[in-house]
Amino acid sequence: MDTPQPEHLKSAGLKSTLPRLKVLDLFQRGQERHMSAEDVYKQLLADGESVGLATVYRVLTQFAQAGLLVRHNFEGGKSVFELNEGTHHDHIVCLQCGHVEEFYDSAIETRQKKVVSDLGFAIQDHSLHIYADCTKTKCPNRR
Amino acid sequence: MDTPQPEHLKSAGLKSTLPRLKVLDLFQRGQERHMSAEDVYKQLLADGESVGLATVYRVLTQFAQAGLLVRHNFEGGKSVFELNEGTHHDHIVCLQCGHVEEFYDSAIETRQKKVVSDLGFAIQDHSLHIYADCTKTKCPNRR
DNA sequence: ATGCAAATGAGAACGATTATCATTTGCATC
DNA sequence: GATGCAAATGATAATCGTTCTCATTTGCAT
Ligand SMILES: [Mn+2]
Ligand SMILES: [Mn+2]
Ligand SMILES: [Zn+2]
Ligand SMILES: [Zn+2]
Repeated sequence: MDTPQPEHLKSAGLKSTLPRLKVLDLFQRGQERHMSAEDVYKQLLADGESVGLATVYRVLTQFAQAGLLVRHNFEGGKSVFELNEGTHHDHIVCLQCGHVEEFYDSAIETRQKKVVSDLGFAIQDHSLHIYADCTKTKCPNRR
Repeated sequence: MDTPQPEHLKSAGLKSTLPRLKVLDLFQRGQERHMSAEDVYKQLLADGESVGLATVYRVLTQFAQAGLLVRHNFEGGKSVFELNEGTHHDHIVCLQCGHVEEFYDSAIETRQKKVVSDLGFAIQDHSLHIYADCTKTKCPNRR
């Protein structure tokens, strides 16, 4: 573990425990940006930093509630988490390789608010997931 | 059951069986537009048209693959299906009452394509789910 | 160092969905 | 209309992601 930052936990009203520090550190190291509970569990194991799976689930949920992480539900039935850096963005998921690309487009965001308020709703949240095939070299499975 | 239409099944390469006709008819009657497997199962039971739950799951998946239905994964962990009427639309889900409202906005659609192709992806599909609170009278739980 | 509420971890339980497999059905052929 | 057979069904078991339970451990204030 590199640089544990208990301040983040304390300020979120969560007491600074070893499992929480390990999970937070894993996201802060940033090797993988979007991770499922299983991803986190296995990565910690691989790093020799074992934490119970139930605890991983609990901690991820707490972190999401505390605003340290953001939870996403892509296709595939498992929740995926990422560090919350304060700025909203949406996601493109490559159907070939699973790679996740982030983007933000203010025209889309603005338009969403308008459309929804015109329909008489007060928007709380939204998820925009685009499923696509990479055409750039970044995709290992590209044609 | 009102007016079974085996043609739809045949043209989809699915043979016309009683359970399939019952499920298709339920969607075509249109009482509820967006239904989960459990919704379908229970509604058929209530109509005195019992079909095994496993069959409901199988048939819904087959219909979605055949393009008769569209599958959505809203928050809540269960798949929801609706009749495929050929025209794409997105969804607003009321956080208070669960009511689902549909909308289509060509500005959003166009912008999505542009953003994604600029990033070097070939867009295949997308899901835009907006979570909101009703402010109109249509919401039974409204403030 | 002590005490204790809060957190952890192993495993059971759960809800949604899929797989298994013996029985039934649609439907083509006679 | 009867026959045959591959395909479909339905009861149930199994699977998967996630949450719950509860005995044990830990952070931290005293
Ligand atoms: Mn992201
Ligand atoms: Mn719809
Ligand atoms: Zn790719
Ligand atoms: Zn509502």
